[in-house]
Amino acid sequence: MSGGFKKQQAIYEQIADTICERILQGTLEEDGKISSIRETAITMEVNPNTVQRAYEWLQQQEIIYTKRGRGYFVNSGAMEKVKQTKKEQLINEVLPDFFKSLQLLQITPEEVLTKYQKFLKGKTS
Amino acid sequence: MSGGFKKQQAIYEQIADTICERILQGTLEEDGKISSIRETAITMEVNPNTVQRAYEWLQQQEIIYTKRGRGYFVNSGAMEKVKQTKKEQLINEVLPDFFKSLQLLQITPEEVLTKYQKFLKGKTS
Amino acid sequence: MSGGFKKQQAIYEQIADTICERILQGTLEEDGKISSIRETAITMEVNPNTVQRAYEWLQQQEIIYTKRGRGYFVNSGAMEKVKQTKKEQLINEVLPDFFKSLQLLQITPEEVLTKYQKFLKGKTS
Amino acid sequence: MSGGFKKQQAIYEQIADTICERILQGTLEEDGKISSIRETAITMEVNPNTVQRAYEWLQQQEIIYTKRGRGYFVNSGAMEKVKQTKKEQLINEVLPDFFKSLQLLQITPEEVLTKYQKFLKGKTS
DNA sequence: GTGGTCTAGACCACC
DNA sequence: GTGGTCTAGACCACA
Repeated sequence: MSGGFKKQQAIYEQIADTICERILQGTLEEDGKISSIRETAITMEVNPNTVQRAYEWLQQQEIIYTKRGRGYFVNSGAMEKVKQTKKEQLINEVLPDFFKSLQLLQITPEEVLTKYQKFLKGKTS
Repeated sequence: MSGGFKKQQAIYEQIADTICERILQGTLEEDGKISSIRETAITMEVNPNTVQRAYEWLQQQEIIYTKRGRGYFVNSGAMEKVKQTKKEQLINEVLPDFFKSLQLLQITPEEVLTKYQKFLKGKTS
Repeated sequence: MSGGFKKQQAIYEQIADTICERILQGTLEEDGKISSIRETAITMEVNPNTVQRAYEWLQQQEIIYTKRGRGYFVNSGAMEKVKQTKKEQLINEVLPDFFKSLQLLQITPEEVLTKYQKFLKGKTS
Repeated sequence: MSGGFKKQQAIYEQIADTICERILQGTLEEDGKISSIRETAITMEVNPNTVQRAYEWLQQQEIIYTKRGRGYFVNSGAMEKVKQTKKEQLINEVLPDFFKSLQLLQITPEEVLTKYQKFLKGKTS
């Protein structure tokens, strides 16, 4: 039983995503230290092993690096790297679905553009 | 343990969504019969009760209706109803996230528009 | 076998009705908590799922609302809502049968009125 | 499990009720023959034993009588008898509930009277 | 503790 | 065959 349904995104991926977002936002600066595995585990109410896995993954992606005994740090160039990765992901995975929806729901790009300009104003004001 | 992370969408909601998509695509015509609870349960490898719940929800939304002993049928006007609902959902829930990403990744609307035109051509050709 | 006879009202509907009556009587106050699914299941000697279904139905009717992990609560305006619904039901379903009986049994409205005034006195005294 | 909920009225009682209604309506005349147990069983899609039980009960109430080998017949005075019985039942069982509802729903007797006059007109026209 | 969801399997009424 | 209801018991997320 329980057929071909969308599974929940793995928790370690969600943690990695959170880190990436903070790098993009500038909350985490390049070469800056990120919170320890133990800290993050407590803050996010998650098992330290899960955080460990997230950090490992980020390290493999060359987004962060580790100094033994000192902790994890944001790689120089991480922001650009993340931006590229996320951009590709958005273009290859998100956009097609998004476009498909626009088409099915008969929403014009103009309509969306208007919304976007309103969105930008809302953020500025 | 396991903090404030995204929950998996309920299976019965995913089933309901599938039906809605098929209505939008025209795969399910108005006043046409949709597959029985038991059939769907088997093809989707899910418990009949779960399908029942999905159909019940769709019925409450006035998207489908039931004839006892005969089955479930697509309501007339269902397509318009679904289109409206999904449109609102996209505008209120999907777009803000999408716009936030565009901003973070510094992608211009023009870039997206170009992709969309390519997408449309790809479908046409 | 067993022809076109009256079906038993579904248990979950009877539970919902009980809740509605208590709201009308003022036993359940607006914004007040109602007994939990499990509690009700035990006191009414019914499966929790059946109570769940009753509560879900009441929620869809906007008579009660839920706070996750805290319980179900009576909606503000529930009493008025219930009163309206029950009034319509009485007028459309109960009255015609009642009138038909009066006619068949040749009971005059005056006779009933007298009984009603006695009934009111009985309650007052 | 399954607590103190209203049970379905016994089928034999529903059959007896049907007979009574027909007597009241004049469909079944006094001293007239009523359809045989076997006939009724087929028409009502019910087991003959159930019909037998209904007829027995009506006989005990002195509403019908039996002539061996000929069938069941409506008793003279049956209409008056039924009328009395039903009247008492309506006054003792139905009216109190009905009055309770009127009170809870704050419906005035005048309102009901108006409805009744409309009901009578609807039947006459 | 709460509600929310799911599974497994049962019985009923309708067609 | 269909849908409609109910039971029994399980697991999850939230507080």
